Amino acid sequence: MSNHFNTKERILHAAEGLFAQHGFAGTSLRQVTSRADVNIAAVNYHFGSKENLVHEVFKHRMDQMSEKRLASLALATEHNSKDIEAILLAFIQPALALTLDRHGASFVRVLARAYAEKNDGLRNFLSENYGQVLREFAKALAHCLPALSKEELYWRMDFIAGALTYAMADFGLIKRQAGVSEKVHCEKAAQQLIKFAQAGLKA
Amino acid sequence: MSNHFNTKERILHAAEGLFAQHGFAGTSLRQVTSRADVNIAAVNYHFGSKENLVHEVFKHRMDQMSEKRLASLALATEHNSKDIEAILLAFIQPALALTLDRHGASFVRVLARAYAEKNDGLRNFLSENYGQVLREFAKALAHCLPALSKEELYWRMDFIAGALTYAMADFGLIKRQAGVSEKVHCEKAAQQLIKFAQAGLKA
DNA sequence: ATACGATTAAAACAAGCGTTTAATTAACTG
DNA sequence: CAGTTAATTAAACGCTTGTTTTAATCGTAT
Repeated sequence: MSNHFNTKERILHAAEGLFAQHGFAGTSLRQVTSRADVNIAAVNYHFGSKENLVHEVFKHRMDQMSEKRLASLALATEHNSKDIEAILLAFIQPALALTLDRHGASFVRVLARAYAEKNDGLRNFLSENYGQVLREFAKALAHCLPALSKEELYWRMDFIAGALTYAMADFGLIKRQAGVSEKVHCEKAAQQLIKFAQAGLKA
Repeated sequence: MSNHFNTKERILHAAEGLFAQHGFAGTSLRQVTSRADVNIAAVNYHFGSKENLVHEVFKHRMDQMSEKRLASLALATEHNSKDIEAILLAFIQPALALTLDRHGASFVRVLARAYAEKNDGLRNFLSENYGQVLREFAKALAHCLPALSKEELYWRMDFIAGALTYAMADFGLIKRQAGVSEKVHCEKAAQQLIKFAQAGLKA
């Protein structure tokens, strides 16, 4: 039984927030253990190294998100396998939903950061575990858009992934209004992105 | 007259490459000065601090790109102010063109990384100095799409910026084929993105 | 040539880094 | 209860960090 208040979990939780805020290299283990209120040696005891800690932070959330995506995809294609909107929602919703979770919101930026870390083993780690999920979605979308070449579909999925990452991390011109709750903002983002992506895919 | 082989330029050049490869926090000044083949103290002499060096690296390329973008935009709207494709090209081309330059290609990843670094100092620096460029494009696009609300337009521009960043940094499923030159790959990316973005904007 | 400001150089600074050690406590097991 | 393993702690390890200091060097104008 997992105890949310044991040392290992507290380290993971603190690391997630700090990695999102200051990056991997920019976050020291002393910052992590200080926030987690554990001894500095606990990181190397439980995770072996800082690099391993980074991997664990990823696995924790990525597995969660990938599961949700695949489950939603299966559900979406069960009755009507040609509903683009439903497929896009299955892809987008689990990602954006993370922004609603106080801890997930941190992870979103950790994720965006991971894409920017081009050379590390981190990227291979990601594409190995995460690539299959993307390929499942590619298959589903290809079924909806038989006229689209595989190459074009891949380009457009990359564009959608980029737009999603950007939107999740609150990078651009759009800023959440003061009077709008985070939940509403997230729903609006999903709705806007689906509309945009659907049109782009059909182009 | 600027000498491309003086100390300051060599530091900027080396820093650009290393920041792209290892991030800002992940790059040490000693790595930079070693690659630039200058003394470690030269950084603080010429730039004052590491943070200032980061800013200078940005200014160097961003000014270049912003100028090109605005010039292309002016040209695009001169004769036909409602040509969405031309406006998108004016926005996308100067960014993707960077990937053709050996040094610019580094900057592309520096830029992507900057978005991922939630670092507020850097983000404010960026939005203060280059927000105006985005607003110019928003104005031009709004003129083409009078039915689109300002909010929707901003959302979609964010999506396009995200897709562009993603495409530039080679993040996603699409990998440049072995037989395809970088120039051709870049042109294909621009063409694909314009088609996708245009449809999305008109949705 | 001499003097002067701008630049470079070598060396050291304190502070922080990831990691390790060794000792101590906590939690099970027979 | 004794014995053993797991977990936590404080302290220190060697090393790297950004920055500063002090001295040497360069280029130029008097």
